[in-house]
Amino acid sequence: MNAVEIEQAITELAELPFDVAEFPFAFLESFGNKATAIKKLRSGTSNKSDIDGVLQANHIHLKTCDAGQVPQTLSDLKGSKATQTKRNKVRFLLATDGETFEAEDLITGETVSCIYDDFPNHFVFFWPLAGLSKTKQLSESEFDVRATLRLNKLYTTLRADNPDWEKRSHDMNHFMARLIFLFFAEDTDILNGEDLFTNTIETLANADGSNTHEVISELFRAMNTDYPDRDAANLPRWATPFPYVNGGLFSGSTEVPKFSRIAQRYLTHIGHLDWTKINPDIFGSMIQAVADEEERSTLGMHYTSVPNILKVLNPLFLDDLRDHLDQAGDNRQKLKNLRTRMSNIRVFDPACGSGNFLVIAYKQMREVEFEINKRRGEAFDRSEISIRNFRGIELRDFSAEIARLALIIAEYQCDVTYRGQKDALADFLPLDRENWITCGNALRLDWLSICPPTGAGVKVKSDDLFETPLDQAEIDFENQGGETYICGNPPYQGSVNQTAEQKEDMRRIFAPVFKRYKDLDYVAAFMLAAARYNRLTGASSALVTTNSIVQGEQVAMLWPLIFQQQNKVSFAHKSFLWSNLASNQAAVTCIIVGLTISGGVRTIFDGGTSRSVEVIGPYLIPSTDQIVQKRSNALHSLSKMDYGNKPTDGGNLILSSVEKDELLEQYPHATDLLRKYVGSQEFIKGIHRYCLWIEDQQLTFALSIPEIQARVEKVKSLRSQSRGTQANKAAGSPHRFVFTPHTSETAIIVPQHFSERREYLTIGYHDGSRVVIANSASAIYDANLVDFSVLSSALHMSWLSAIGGRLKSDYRYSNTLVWNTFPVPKLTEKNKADLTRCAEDILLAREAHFPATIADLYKPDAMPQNLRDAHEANDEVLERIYIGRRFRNDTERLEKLFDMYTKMTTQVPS
DNA sequence: AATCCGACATCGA
DNA sequence: TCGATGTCGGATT
Repeated sequence: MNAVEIEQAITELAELPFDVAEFPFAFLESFGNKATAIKKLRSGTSNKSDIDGVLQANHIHLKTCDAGQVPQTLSDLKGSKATQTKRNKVRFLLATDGETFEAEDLITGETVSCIYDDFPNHFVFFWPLAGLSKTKQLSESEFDVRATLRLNKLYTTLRADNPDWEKRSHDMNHFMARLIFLFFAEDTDILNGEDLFTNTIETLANADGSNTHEVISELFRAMNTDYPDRDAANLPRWATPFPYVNGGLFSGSTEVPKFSRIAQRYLTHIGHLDWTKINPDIFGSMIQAVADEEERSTLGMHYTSVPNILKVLNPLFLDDLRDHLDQAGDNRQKLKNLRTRMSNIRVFDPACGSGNFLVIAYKQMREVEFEINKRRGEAFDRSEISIRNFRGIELRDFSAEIARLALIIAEYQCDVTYRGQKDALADFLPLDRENWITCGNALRLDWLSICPPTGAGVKVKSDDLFETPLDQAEIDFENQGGETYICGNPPYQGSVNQTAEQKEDMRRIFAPVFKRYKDLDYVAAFMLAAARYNRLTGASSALVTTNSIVQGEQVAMLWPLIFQQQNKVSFAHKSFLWSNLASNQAAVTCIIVGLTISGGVRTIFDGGTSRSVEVIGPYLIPSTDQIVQKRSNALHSLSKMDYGNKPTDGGNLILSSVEKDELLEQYPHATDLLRKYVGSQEFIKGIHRYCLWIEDQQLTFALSIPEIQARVEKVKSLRSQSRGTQANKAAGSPHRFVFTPHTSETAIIVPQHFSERREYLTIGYHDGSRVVIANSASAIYDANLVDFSVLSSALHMSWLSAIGGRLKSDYRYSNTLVWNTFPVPKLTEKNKADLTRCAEDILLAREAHFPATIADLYKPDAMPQNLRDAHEANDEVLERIYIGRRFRNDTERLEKLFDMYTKMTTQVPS
């Protein structure tokens, strides 16, 4: 069962008369339990309750009771032996008498206590029963979740009932936005009379929905007719209580999709929710799920949580406003100046989605303004902060509609909170005619005309911003002297996964200024566009982006361009995990980068801490904005590191330990065709795998073994069907790895990915075993132990950590980017001998713990003392070679390494 | 010829 | 179901 179905089921359950005996089973059935599971509970075979209730292991212990016994029953449940039995894993307790309803979540400690009829309002509380995960955010937004789910039902029904609207998704979206406005308006006295809209429908529309569209259409017409024109408009009497709203929302077609009986029921069903509880920032982000097939199952997948939005907005400008508020104290003039300043601040989100950044920014500013007005004794004054200064661009039509609505609702709610409902109502209608949310592709629209620059001296030609600007609106200067702040969470997409259209967007932004842009993430285009806008207008920006634009190879592609635009990093949040409402969390690690062309203190935020620095570099480290370029030859004179062997075989050339044994049992001679195959995981976790390693002269023999022949055939067909040209070419020799086949007697294996929790690189030394190193690792063939010593050092780890790429936040090792760029001083023969001995000691220390895996040995909290000592000794020797003593910390290590890197790369060749 | 990446992918507890 | 932690092969240079 999905969330929509659960909501429906428990709503229906609550509407039925309460049945003491049946309720527990009906309740569990609503959450998706199968009939067989219910049957087993009923018969008692799976009911573990010891107090005559129902206990479903892993889930819930619930009991119905006589009137007035709920608190006692809940405490009985809590104290019962069965609840306390660990094996039963009870998460929820629930007691009800049909009057009141009480429940407790034993994991989070949350409780619910409400009248029985209201329990469906807490259905998110029980989501884990249906295998859906609930977040704190989600449980605090029950209304928004329910409203979204119900709108979803209505939307899909209307789509199904109106196939002729298939191609008119904009009209459908606009219609939904109008409905949402009406639901909100009728519950907030914006419409005169409680539930005016829903009641009108219920009174006038036929039960089968046959004329619903006509009724609604007339209402729309009323709301689009200003009072002077009303008499002429010939409105039916029942439509006249509906006020003039317009503001673009009700202008245009009044056509309404047709309603079936079911759609009609859903409509009134939604109307009966209490829409005063709507939370525009949260609702907006969830509701995209209504119109978006892909997001339907995820409910706000790309939703940015409020704390994360504040991580952007506070350092960008809100903190500064609050500082000025503090400084102003009770000085009336200063307070007024601040208010005037705020009225000229423009907030612009070029990928605004449903507008949650804009809504939060607006709400926060209203809070500051209210404090000003309170201190000036003008608490009930009309706000000087206009929602027209909150501008956005959004690609998806439905989101764009909702963004606008969300701002309108936020404005009303702030007015109610700060000025009282009477004043809020007086100023609310009609809505502003203009729409400040533009629906379109932000990378092809001219930001300068959508959010015109501010300040008297600015004269801009839009061609500077994009290669081919679209129609540029006349630039107005109404916001003269004001500030503009760009914020948002634009879409990320790695180069491999970009759509054709996204690639074209990238080309337009980057091609005019830079050739090697194709490996950049899509979000980089927004960064550059923002940087340009900042340069041209003096604005500042802060965007949430994937962390990959401040790591690895992308740094050298993007950041010179940002610097060219005279932008500097004003503040940054280091990597944090994305969190959203979906149960399958988007696997992405984010950063926030603030850009500005102005000076000032820079701040680096990391988790809960922050520090002020003078410069923030593109790797989000302080002190240096040096960029490290990847290189194909090394800066040092240690051994060469190569990429591992790439099979491109669909797994067909690879054998597990078991498969190998089976093969050899039947064909003992095949042992000549097999080698040990070691990638990152095999090495780190001590897994044994093997690969077919067939020399050309062995081919006839190899193919005589049916098992091998089948595998080789599969490789051939897979490679020829591949989209990769290299794979196609290698289809001709399917018995071989696709390229760089290489083995040697001794080799160092360097996993390309490994856990962020390691204190040292988890590398290995293979001696005399002719292993095949996979492309999940890099390799130094015919290696020596000096290489091993350097790779094992804390110094090398800090270099990797600072400039290397990452997968999530785990380390990603690259020969070109990390090994070849690593600065090493000239090593004497004695140095080499010392380092070799240190490397041997590390290997010996590991060996002492045989058969522990590398994963075991390098667990940060369980690293054996002798291994730690061996690494310490290695660091001691190596660091003395660098500066004659140990480094004090990583900051000092990086300072030295970057210093050396700069010197070694700027030497003029003679 | 050789990678560097992944609004990820895939384990096993 | 969710923490933990690194596959695999394509598009790009």
